[in-house]
Amino acid sequence: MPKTALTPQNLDSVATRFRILGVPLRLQILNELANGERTVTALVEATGSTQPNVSKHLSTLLAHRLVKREKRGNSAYYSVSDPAVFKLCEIVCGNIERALEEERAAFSGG
Amino acid sequence: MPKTALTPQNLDSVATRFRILGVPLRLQILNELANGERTVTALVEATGSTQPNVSKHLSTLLAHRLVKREKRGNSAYYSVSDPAVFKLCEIVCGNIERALEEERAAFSGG
DNA sequence: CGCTTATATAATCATATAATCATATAGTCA
DNA sequence: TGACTATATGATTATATGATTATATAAGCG
Repeated sequence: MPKTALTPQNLDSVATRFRILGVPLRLQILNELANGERTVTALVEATGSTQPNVSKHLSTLLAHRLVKREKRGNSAYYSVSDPAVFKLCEIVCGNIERALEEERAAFSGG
Repeated sequence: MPKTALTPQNLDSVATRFRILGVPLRLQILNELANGERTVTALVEATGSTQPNVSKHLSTLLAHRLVKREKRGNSAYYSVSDPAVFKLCEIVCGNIERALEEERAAFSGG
């Protein structure tokens, strides 16, 4: 199966998805969900944000199918729908590390 | 070597980097640079945007070390500094494909 | 030195969106 | 049913930032 790459056609969708991930609180939510499903309340506590704000970001994540939602009893349980997002974060972290190293080298070395 | 993952400490940097990638024109520029170094003028033509706009986005990309810049003669040659970004785009494309497939399945099947 | 070309940058404007606040909906349990 | 808990959502505000315009800087070339 060929890997799907960036094309003029999918530029917007790809950019949109990156933008979804470009909000610290949303990453924080995803990072928390990495440990398993969580209720909104649990995420509010974990992130230190407000309930409406967390709910809103969950809606966004849900709309783009980055998370799944399951209602049980009184609570809504959210979980990551595609674990590949964490691979993304790993790569970005690697990117940043290399960029910082370059910067350091440029500062020290010339 | 352990992969660097998302942590409470690096959340902001990671989010910032995602946001940098969340702009279609910037992705378009990177996509063009995937074929090798390009001058600003070449990127202006390839993207159909204006010169100041392309220059500004290149500045942003440069500031975050997503691209390198080399001045030769009258022109500035830009190139991708860390090819791992394309891996990111591939993964995101895969994400989107799966999300769309889910959506389709949800529509048809349940 | 002007003239042209290539690139960068400052100022402004327009827009998207994150946070907040208030409120609505929905489920549980007495 | 009424009270409580959990979650969602609409309206508003504040802010960040992308696009545009005009202009500045810099390099080549006659």
